[in-house]
Amino acid sequence: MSPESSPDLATAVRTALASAGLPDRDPAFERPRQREHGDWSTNVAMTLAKSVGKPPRQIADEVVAAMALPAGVAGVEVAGPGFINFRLAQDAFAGIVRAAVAAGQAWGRTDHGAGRRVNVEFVSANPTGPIHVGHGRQAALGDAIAGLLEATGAAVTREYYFNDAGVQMRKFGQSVTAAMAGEDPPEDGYHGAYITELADDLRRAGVEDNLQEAAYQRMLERITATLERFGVRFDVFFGERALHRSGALEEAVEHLRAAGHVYESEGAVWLATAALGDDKDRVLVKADGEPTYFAADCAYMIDKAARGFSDLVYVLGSDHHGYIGRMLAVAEASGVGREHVEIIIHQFVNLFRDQEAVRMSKRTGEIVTFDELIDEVGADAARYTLLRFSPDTTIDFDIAEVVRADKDNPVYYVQYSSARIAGIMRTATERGVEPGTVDEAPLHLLEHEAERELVRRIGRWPEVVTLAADERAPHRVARYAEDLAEGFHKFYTDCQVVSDDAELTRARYWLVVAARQTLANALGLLGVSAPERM
RNA sequence: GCCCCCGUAGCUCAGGGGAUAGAGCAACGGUUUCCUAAACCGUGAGCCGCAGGUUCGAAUCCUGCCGGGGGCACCA
Repeated sequence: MSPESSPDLATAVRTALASAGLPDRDPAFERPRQREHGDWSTNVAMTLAKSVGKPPRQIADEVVAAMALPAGVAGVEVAGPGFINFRLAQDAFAGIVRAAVAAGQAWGRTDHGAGRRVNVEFVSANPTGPIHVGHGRQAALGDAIAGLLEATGAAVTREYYFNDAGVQMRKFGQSVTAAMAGEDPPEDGYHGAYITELADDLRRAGVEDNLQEAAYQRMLERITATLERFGVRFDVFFGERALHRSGALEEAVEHLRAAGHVYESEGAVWLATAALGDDKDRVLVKADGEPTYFAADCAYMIDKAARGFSDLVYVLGSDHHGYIGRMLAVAEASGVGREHVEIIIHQFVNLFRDQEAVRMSKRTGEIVTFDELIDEVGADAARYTLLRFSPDTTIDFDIAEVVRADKDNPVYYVQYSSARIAGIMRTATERGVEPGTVDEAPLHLLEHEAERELVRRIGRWPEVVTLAADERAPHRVARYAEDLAEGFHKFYTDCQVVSDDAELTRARYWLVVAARQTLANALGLLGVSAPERM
């Protein structure tokens, strides 16, 4: 990997391989962990050692001897078992600052996903109750993944699928109806305090007809409002009922039958998914003639593909991991294509308060809703905490810990760097600094180790975006933001930006602008604000 | 029984086949006439769950085992 803002090391190495009479090879580059090892490193010599029959260090020496240093590279050396390490020249550092400033909001964006039309479906909680922290994780994750895909040039639609037909909706309607009549909900109905709240709402609004419909609309509004407050907005809310009404379910079954994957057994209609990698076959239409939820899933996938999406991404909780096999089977059976369907599974969130587990149960009503959680910890802290861990990690979310708005919480560490930058900008304005343009700025004056390290970290941003997008791993953005903030705080401690030295002030001013832009872009992808003051 | 995720410092977690495995918190010590000390600097702390395998090289890939969490429907 070698980002556009870096010198063309790959070509230099390949040319050197050729003139040293060594076999051609596309060299892999990496960022050395240790700073002494330079800015970029390649292991080509080691990978060639066996086939060439020479020790890796000797090969590395030959490559280096035959190499013409590309522009922007100050030095190259052989180290360790045979690494070839490159050190960037000062003008490369200036180039990074200029690139970041010039690109602005687009800094870090690429076009390697251009032309793709991606549907990202997430949250998709049924509107029979308020969403909880698990949905919150999915909201944060799905939105961030969507944003990352957009950063690769893809056109993304954020979609929310919900069940507005069927048994659960009926039970929900009955529960609210009972509450309005002052009665207890049915035994197998919904019980939480929100049901009586909802009933009160509807009574105040004078709703009398079609209570079930009104209740679920109201619930969906509440969920939407919660997500909105969390900074997550959907392009499409898709109700299952539309599939029933349009006849899409029957069409889907016939479509799959025509493709030769449907059979009947024991009075039911089955989809032969086992032959396509699923654990077992699945029922589409029950013996009583009712289509299953799975049939709707099939119709829905076909509908999405028909809407012109090239890629269908599903973000689901780990309890849905069993869906992977059947959904990919549907993708293949329906002709959508399994390579166009991607299922991202995330682990659960356990809620604690001072190390004590908070029980979440819709039945008992002892549920901490996501709304309440945001009330307590704030949208930024909640979102950041839910995003800084890998989707594969179970999160133990301790409310008391996250709400503690002190140094304990990394979100403040990152946001504080934003506030400090804003402070510098205010000072620069007050003292009448005239920064000129970044192109004229004397960036060669940025020689302090803290300055160079900050530039290095800024320069890594495009790689981070690409990697995070390709791995669907927003936590890499969060971890990077912490790294960048650290680089900034060290710079801030060591280097006074606004000083009597007008030239140095200009150079540092633009470095800070580059840092601010990078930080803003990273926090923007995470949906976390970059405050001007704290 | 089968499937998925996890196991790395006292705690919570990063770690894209590479070089001396990192960060935050917690503990201890230091830094402010100067753009916000929600910061910075320093100290201690590790058979990367265990055992094999692949590789020039494994925390990372493969297999098995142990431990923790979750899932298996003609429910939605």
